[in-house]
Amino acid sequence: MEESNVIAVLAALAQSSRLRVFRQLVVAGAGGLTPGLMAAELGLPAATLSFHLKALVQAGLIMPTRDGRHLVYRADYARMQALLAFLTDNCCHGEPCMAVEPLAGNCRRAA
Amino acid sequence: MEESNVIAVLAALAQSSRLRVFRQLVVAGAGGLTPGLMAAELGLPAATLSFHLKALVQAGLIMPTRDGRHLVYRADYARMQALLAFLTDNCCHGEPCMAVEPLAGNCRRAA
DNA sequence: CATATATTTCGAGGAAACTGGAAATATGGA
DNA sequence: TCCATATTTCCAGTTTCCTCGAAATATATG
Repeated sequence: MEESNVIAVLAALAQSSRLRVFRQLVVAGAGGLTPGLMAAELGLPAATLSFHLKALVQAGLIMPTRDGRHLVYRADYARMQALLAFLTDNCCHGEPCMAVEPLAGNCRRAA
Repeated sequence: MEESNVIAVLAALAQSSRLRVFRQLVVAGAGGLTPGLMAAELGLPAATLSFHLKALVQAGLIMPTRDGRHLVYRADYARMQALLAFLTDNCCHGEPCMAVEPLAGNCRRAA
């Protein structure tokens, strides 16, 4: 992932409504969610949610597909993984990371 | 790490000058760097750099100590690890992560 | 075709962020 | 003490972001 993309993804997640939306979709999994459901659950006006959904789409973190009258948004897990890979790579670039407890294992917990 | 802190850290890193500053300090390691050196290397005006350093300090990503006439800034690796832990935890909350190649190992590469 | 629902786009107001020059503060050295 | 250097704070201008009502668009159904 290029630096400009990394910044776009970080910026997309650095906002409370968007972070909540993304987490909602992560939890929802493959089934995804419609804007209507998300708006109801989060108490956001439709226009506000739509604004944030667009930002998440542009960052590549979520993707919509149409299902009849509904849109279904789903999280793009690979994009999130790519962000984590970039951050860990750069965090450890050089040799510093050994000073801190190792990170690994978190992502496997659910497996 | 609490959600408000996560957002603060993400926002701090979601800006090109700050991401570069932080990476500079990560690479610099325990020796740290002075604003003068960083400003020269990045081609930033002192006031602009100072503005971004303050943002990184407030996010808890870096810490200054005084050494005579100089300030020395150093990266807080633990803070970065905490961010990664939050993101991986939440990325995998539920069961989705198995669909993607596992993340682990990156951070150990340097060890 | 007419109507209802789902969702987005438009537009405006207000808040927050970024930039960089100029002035202020801190420290060391002559 | 006085000067030079390092760094920050102050400030103003500009830009970008957030919110949300209202209007527009897409789709389904009768």
